[in-house]
Amino acid sequence: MNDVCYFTNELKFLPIETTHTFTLNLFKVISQNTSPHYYFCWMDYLDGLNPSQKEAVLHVTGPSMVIAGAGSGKTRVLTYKIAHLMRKGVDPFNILSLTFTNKAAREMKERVGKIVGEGEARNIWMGTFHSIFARILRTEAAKLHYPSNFTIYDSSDSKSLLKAIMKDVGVDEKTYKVGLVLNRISSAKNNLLTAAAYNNNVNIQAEDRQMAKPKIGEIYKEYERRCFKAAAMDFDDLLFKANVLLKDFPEVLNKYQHRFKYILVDEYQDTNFSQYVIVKKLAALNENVCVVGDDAQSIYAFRGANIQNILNFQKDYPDSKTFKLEQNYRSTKNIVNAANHIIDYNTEQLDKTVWTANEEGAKVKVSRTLTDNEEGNLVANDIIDIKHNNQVQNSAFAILYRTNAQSRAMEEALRKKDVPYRIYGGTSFYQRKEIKDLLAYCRMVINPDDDEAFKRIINYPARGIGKTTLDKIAFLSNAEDKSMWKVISSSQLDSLEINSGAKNKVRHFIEMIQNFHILSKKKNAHQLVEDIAKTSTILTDLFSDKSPEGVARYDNIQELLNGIKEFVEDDVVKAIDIPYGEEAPLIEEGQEKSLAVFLQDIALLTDSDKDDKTDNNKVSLMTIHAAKGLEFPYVFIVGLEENLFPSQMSLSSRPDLEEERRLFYVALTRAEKEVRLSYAASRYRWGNLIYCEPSRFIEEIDDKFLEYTTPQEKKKNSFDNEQTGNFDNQRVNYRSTLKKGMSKVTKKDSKIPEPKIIPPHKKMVSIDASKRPVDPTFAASASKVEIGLRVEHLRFGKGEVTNMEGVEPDRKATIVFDNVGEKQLLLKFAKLRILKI
DNA sequence: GTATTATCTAAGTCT
DNA sequence: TAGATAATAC
Repeated sequence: MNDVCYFTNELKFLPIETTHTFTLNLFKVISQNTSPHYYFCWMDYLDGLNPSQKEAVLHVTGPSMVIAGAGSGKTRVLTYKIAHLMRKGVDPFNILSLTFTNKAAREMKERVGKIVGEGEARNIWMGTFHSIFARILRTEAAKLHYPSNFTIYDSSDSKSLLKAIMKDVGVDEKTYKVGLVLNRISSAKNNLLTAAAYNNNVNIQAEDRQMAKPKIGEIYKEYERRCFKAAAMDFDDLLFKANVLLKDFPEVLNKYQHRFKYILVDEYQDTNFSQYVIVKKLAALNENVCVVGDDAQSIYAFRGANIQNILNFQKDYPDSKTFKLEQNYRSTKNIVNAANHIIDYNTEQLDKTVWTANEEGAKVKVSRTLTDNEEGNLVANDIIDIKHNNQVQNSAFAILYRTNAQSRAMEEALRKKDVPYRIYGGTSFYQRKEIKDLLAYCRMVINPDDDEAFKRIINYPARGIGKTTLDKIAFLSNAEDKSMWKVISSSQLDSLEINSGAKNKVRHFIEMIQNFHILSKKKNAHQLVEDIAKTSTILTDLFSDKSPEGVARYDNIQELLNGIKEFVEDDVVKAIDIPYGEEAPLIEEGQEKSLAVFLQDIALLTDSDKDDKTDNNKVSLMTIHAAKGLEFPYVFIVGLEENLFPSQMSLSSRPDLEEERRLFYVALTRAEKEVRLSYAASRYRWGNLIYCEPSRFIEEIDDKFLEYTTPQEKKKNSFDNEQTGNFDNQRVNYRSTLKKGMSKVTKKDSKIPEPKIIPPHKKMVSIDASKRPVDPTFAASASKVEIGLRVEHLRFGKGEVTNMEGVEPDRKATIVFDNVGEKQLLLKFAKLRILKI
């Protein structure tokens, strides 16, 4: 039995029924020669694992690390490990499992539930670092002098606050870019540096002075203060303050050390220092900690993730066991090998060999198009073709890109061809202005000290409280170190030097918010928010706007209301499903569906956490970052151009470039059956047309894994050796930090060429859009196409025009192509070249 | 104090 | 191109 049941793509099973140690499974066996057949069998729940997976699962006591190659069944190991712990008698309350998204947590909980029983699985603490520690912080808030209903500022709140501070401090917004300042503060927090520590740190101060931004420390200090007075924490605070809690309050540390006897961390390669310290502290008592990760998939260095955490792990726990999962169950041989080949260009990596027993599979197709829009058409057509030829669903496809801005061209093409799709990430629903406005009212009801929410709604919809009044309130608020709400709702309002008209308007506003607050005790979240939308006149305001944007905004508000209604009515779906009970005293009986809980849930919702319950059969569009941990039969990686992927900003340092390459590795390894790469020769960026060169990553894949579907651009020697070797002195040498038992670092093979760095003078040229050049070959004007002419189409090849119908601009040509037969093409879209007869 | 228009600048990835 | 901000008129 054991020999047969290792999982391959050909062998799928469904658990039917579970007893204490055995599971009845339904197997579907697919082989090439016979038709699929089914059989039942009882098996021990561990029989579904291969030897190395099993070894990792069976290791129960003491620290362990699992280095898991892409598609090697990492989630499976985590799931079975948790199930195994529970089978061994561990109380689910004592298990803490930290995942990368809440959705991953939910799914894993479900799977554990299938093995050990749902009721039991419910009690596991499972979620993202941010959501788990937000929950713990709410419980322990008083110790940090925060109320338990504190607000979580998202990055736009943080930026708006920083802008206000920078104005007050008197620094120029052009030199001090908000994004940069926020990044500095963020990375300080992720390295557990308070504003005071930041200002006392000689190196940091020197760095800031060198950047000609010596006042960042001062801004940080003020930012810290204003967040506190608004009873708000930003994303990084959730981890930072969790650290403060565990450091300054031994009794709290003790409590959670006893609570979390077993700790599991997924995607360990993407944890930052702050997260690393949290895990280390919590695990210090029992040392039953299991981390799972893959250094080759580390793609979050930009937000402080530190690959050193994996190495530190072995230093901290010299007795820890390391397990390696190297068999890939997801992808074809061709994909696995192509990905391995790419990642070999990186100098920084742990030694492991990912392999697969799966079939050889198709080659990776590479296509070039003239423009970004055409790239969209190409992908859309390919999807239609593959769907047709292989009888697969829309959900089998993913289009992955480096930047969110690239989604536009893809969307347009898919829409034009009626292919249903869903975009993950991007400007998410909750970031839209109208949604943020309405939610700001909600935030004020839950936490009136929330200054960012206050600023947003004090005069929206317009109620005659202008800049002058607001400035005076803000001034007093800062001078007295009180929230703006505290300033106006106290007797201090009388002493404010504003005219009586404005004062009355402010009083009216206070009354309105207070009324909402009273209502919040009586009504459920949906009724309350509906009332807020009406009373605040947001609803009528948007309704009267009949422009397409206005209508869309109104619809969005309705959608939000529907969402809240669903939240209230649905008793199953909860974004953060960790045990309530004594840990969450703020949620009183009957309050599980309150507005407060809704706000808590959405603040930390990842885009992929939101399930589209109505229709899941859609093509997925997302950034590669968002695709982490996911898999799809067919993956399109688009925009493979220098300066886009790899990103222009990564070109000046080797570690950054290597992170881009890991990102490409992640993209490739999402695919089960087929990967298609594409790049455009030109694309619009900032409203300008720019010319692009194919990404170095395409060249880095050996030709034996590739198939070019369009004529390959002639090989350029442009970025030859001139700049290679630049980074050699920056190379991070892991070997010195390695302990025995650790995997060896691959010595870079001398045969493998150095990554080629594009010289600065090869930067993209942008030209005026009005001077956009017309491609000489494929831009025949539609009017010249006539019946009887021989034409050439980029994708379909050569053919003869047999019929014309319709009037401009919807003129259609029927063309019989030599290879693909008859097609009807809209001339305004089809780029045809007329062939000389 | 508010609404409209002109000008600027930005988009790298995410909790 | 589009959203955010500054300048202008009302």
